[in-house]
Amino acid sequence: MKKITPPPARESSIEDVAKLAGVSCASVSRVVNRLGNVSSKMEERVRRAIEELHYRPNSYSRTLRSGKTNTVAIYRTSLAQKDELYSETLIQKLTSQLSSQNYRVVLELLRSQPDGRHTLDGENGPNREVDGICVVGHTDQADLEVMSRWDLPVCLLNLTFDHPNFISVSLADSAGSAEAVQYLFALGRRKIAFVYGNLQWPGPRGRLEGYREAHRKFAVPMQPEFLVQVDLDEQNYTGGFHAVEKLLQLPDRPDAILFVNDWYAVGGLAALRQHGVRVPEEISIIGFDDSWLAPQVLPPLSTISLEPEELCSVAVEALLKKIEQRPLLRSEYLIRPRLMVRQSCSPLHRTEPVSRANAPEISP
Amino acid sequence: MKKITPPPARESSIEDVAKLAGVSCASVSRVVNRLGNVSSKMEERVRRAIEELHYRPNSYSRTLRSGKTNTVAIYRTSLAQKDELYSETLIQKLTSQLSSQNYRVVLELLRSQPDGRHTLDGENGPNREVDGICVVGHTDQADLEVMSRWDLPVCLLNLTFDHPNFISVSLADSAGSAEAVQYLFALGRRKIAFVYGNLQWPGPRGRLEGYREAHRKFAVPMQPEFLVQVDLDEQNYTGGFHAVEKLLQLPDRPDAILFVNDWYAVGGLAALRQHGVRVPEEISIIGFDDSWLAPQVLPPLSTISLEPEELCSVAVEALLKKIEQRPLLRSEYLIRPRLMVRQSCSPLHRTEPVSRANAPEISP
DNA sequence: GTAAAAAATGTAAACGTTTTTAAAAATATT
DNA sequence: AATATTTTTAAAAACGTTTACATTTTTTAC
Repeated sequence: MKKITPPPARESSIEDVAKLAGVSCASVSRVVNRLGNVSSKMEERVRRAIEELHYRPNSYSRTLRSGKTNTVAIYRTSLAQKDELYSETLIQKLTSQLSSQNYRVVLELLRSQPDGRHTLDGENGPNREVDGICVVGHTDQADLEVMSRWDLPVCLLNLTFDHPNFISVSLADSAGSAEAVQYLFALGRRKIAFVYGNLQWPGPRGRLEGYREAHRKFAVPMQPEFLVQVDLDEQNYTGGFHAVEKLLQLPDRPDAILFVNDWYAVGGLAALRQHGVRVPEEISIIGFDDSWLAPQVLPPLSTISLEPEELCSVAVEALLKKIEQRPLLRSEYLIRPRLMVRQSCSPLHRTEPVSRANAPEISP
Repeated sequence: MKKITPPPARESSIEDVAKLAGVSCASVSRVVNRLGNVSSKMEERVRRAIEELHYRPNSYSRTLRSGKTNTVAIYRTSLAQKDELYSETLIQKLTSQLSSQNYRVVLELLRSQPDGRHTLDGENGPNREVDGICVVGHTDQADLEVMSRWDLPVCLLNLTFDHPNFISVSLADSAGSAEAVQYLFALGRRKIAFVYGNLQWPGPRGRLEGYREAHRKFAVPMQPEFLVQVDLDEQNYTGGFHAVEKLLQLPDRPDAILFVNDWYAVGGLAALRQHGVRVPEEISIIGFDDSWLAPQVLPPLSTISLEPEELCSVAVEALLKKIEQRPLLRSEYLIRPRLMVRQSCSPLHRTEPVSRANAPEISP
């Protein structure tokens, strides 16, 4: 007796569906892709067959035939401490948004060089493999130039590059610090220090600029000794710590400190407490980034959110418009950061109860 | 005069190469895929043609024909604070390893539920789209069950699931804490506390177990009051802080504390300093995770590394073996964590100079 | 009712590979 | 030198779609 081996489990194809429904492949395709010109009778039959066979179109043959990959590559630099979790958050949000729009996400790493730079090796680009690209994290201009030769829509996050294929979505850093300063002004504080580090990237430069803008706008004089740059050889935490110690040695102490990132702020907070300064009463502080650090400390740190969700949704929308050749209004978008008010700021002069039951604080 | 429009820029295909080299497509394919049985003359001509046309095979048609996608999906849960950067690091290392082995990486998110769980919606699996799957981060058993029905090789990181398609690579958490405790014993310390939080996941449970093992092995009696669970409603930092305060109230204080993660350790460190305890001299501390927090604090925190690099290289190797049906020795792998010695531990009784120039420390 | 227009459906070619099969060329065996 | 064997090459069929085109059916217009 001949042994009957079951046919190999094969995914069902459009042809199977067509046969079962008693129509042609073309019609099934029309139903699946909603191309119109289908009678309701036909549609009904096809849908039933699809249901029954659990049919799902093979994306590879689709791409092969149509040239559309429905895939976006995210190029990222390797984990760098300064970026902390921000890039990760962006990648996650981008992925989530893209997949909800039926795009696949492939992850590509930029090879990091010994000198800290990242490079793309020449022509190993994503051939015909993706419809577009997102770039997250600090990236060399040279890399962007390579990408510009790939002839693909590219969306840069917090970067700019002038090329017709490129769009960019960036955070308006200066608006963030301006808002923070204005908030401190509103609390009655006028002696506001700014602690910053590396000004190599546009982000920090913008943050410093916003600090200045707000002072000009409200005609509050700036004191040069309130601008403190941390020692770049130090770790973030320690750097913030020592920067604040410098401020505390001034004969005329500030009554608020804006930090260029949350790490510095947390380090600075430690210094304040160690020196018996009450936060937020004596000196209020504001961080930048709204990192996970911010709500962890005591008092919970008011800080400026980088609005990753909005940044990503604007980026994805713009990129997909570009990919699908739908009309696109601009090639550069700016996202306004948002001040997250927690408990590290308070009005000046209004004295508050100092003790907080069992809270880890240095008693003065 | 007729205007000649240039032909649309088309990537060169295998046929173009074949034509230019004056051979058949099949031969080109044999050269490209190193299938052997090619004369050196032919190989030479084909390679030259490939070079000249910048030919690169179209991966979509390849997949369509051969069924091999050369793609691995990484399934991850959405950013959860507890995991901190660990998952991100894993994803990055996996990506880097996979792409160096010529595999593409697509990123998939597990939809998170209001109740904190993550779920896969039924049958929306990766059809014929990938060759295998990596799963990173806490994941519901229900999700793993769904995956097990997809009939694909799956590699779990720090998770287990009993199914022939699945392999798992996990960290031997208990070995890590055992090593830490042994190290503290070697420094002459015998009164070692353990601060832990949620024991819901196997990781923390293993860490506690290792603590116990080491005590048993070296016949050092454990004091129940040295086991402190943090208040799970508190933030990590604060939780660690208060847990240590509890320890400091004991009539017989510990001389070392092992924390179940770096966050608790950093919070605990703050408590120690606030109460004037010298670290590491009076009380040495060790964290867990080797997060970016660890080297930031003062003194830099000795902690236990989760060895993400090794975990990922083992995972990728095993998964690819399974995908390519090469012989695979085991279906479960254990990675030994490694103690990162920094400066938060010291021998007992040997008094050291207390002051450290300008270091942010609370003077007793 | 018929002609024309519009809508619905079917046919078949293409997308770029890999792979099976067959044929041709090179080499080894008598 | 003829044959058997092996190696190398070519031809052509698939993989599962989309889509241009042809055909049929239905609707509309007179």
